[in-house]
Amino acid sequence: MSNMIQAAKEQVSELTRTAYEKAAAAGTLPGGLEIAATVEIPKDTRNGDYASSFAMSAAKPMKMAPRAIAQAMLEQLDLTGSYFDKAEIAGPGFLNFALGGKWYGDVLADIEGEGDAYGSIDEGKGEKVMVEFVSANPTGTMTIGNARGGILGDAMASILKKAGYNVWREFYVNDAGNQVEKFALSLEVRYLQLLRGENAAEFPEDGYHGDDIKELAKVFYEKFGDKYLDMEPAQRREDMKKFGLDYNIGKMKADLERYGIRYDQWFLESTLHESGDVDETVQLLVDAGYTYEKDGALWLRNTDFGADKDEVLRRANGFYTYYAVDIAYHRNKFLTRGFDRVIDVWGADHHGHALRFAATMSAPALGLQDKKLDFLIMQLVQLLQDGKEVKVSKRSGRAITLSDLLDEISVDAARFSFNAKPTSHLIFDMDLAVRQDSENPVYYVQYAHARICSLVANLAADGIQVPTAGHVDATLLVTETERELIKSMARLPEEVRLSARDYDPNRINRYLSALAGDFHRFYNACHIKGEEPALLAARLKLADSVRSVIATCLGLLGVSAPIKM
RNA sequence: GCGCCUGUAGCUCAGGUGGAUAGAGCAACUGCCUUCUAAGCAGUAGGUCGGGGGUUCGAGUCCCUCCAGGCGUACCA
Repeated sequence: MSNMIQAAKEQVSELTRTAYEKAAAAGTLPGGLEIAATVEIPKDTRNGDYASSFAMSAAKPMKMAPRAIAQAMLEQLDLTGSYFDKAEIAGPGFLNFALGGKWYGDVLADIEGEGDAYGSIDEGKGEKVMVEFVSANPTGTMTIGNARGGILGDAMASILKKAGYNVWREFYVNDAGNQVEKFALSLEVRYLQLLRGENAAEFPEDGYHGDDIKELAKVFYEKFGDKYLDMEPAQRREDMKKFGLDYNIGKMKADLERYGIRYDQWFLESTLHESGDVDETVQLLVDAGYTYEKDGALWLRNTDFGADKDEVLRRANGFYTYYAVDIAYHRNKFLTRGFDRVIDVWGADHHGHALRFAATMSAPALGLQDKKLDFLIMQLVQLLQDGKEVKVSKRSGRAITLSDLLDEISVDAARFSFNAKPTSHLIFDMDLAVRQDSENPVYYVQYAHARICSLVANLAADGIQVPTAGHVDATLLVTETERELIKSMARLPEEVRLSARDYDPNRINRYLSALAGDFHRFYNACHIKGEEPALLAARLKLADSVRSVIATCLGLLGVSAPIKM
């Protein structure tokens, strides 16, 4: 586990610090000052590979011109044995450092040594973290929004694991409560209508109108026939509920598996009711004096904890609200199962809930004040069809489902393009998706991988194998495209760290696109086959390292790395 | 009304702790396949960083304010 970028940065800090101390000792600079300088990577490589702002930060305390300070430091700078073979003063007083061959060789050796684990860091230190995502209602099929949540959550989980966290993927199944009763009722009516005609029973206004319920009723009928026609309604609904939930949950599992998404646990809400966790949690809130009764309902005084409104915990009809259950659920996550951190991936239509729930978390009696609950809020997916926006609604039954999406585009394309930055409004144009194939960025990345595989196979056919890093002279890799490529590969550990820190899995997409671009440029600029053996070996090693890094990153996103295209 | 998110090239977006001439991809235009995959490369064009103030050596980045869009503000989840 190493980070060659970090190593180089630290070396620049050390070199400048030492140079300053020497200059102070020599009397060319005022001594004894603590200078807070930054080391950065200049946008333009003409400004070196690394730049220190030391002289500029020191200008004020030293009461000297930045360039004069830089000059005094440069005179004392000793690059012997370092990663750098050149340093110079530029612009307003930057000290610019240029990397030498040793650093490039070390990066290649690093990638070889770590293999698939390359890019792994220990930022998480084994912290136990749960990523809860999708958690769609089992009352219907999953929408395109669930596709985004699934892809985003799964990629985030993989990245967190790469960053050193102990990751747990969870799907919360709302298999209890109000909406499940409505689901059972809707199913029952469809069943009766199926057997006795449309007018046999009136469909509830607030029921689930989608065709999927009709289909489900048909499936139920095919299995049980008219056996349930004259059954006692309460029992009938109960059995239908169980059947419908099992069926839909199985379908959700299958749909998500098509995307390569698997969970460690499908957590059933009903278990929280059965175990008494919900009763206990609500009682806890009552005992702590956080509640009051109004209009026959039990309310949580959430405004006391900074929320903009109070919440109903138990309805007048006796049912607990999702809110009460959610509190019990999070106590289960943190207190019963001992997660250090929980990340809930939610759509933007839940951000109000996220805010209010954060307030509830601070209520002392719950014992969750110091627990880390984070929300990964993603913007909603806008669906375009015939150039017009399609409003999706589960209730009305108008929705493009998650599995429909895969009928239009490949898993790879879906996983890459739906792993967009969470804060961006994702516009999905159905008409475009069909012909999106050749212009989708995922192919640009996969093509780089396939190209390298083909190249390696070609050379292998000529009896030339990819050399080990120890047999490669990296000082031969001196052109711009070769060095940029190595620098890009060296960035992965840092990209993983930032991606995990910011909960921004799309950072890996951007990284991959950039890396693939660096490779394609290298490939066009540099020949491999037919070059002098030493140069051929170095470039082949370079290309094969890129192949490995691309495959690793595509794996993080759940996208395949094809050998041939 | 109040709250959260967003606003950078025609489109989709990069631009960590403020740094050098604001960058990619797509679309447009011009070139490059008798040697490793042209799903590629090179180049051209495209910008009042939503508007206006402020902070300082320096602001796309920080602060204030206004404007526009999405979402929320249920005894739905």
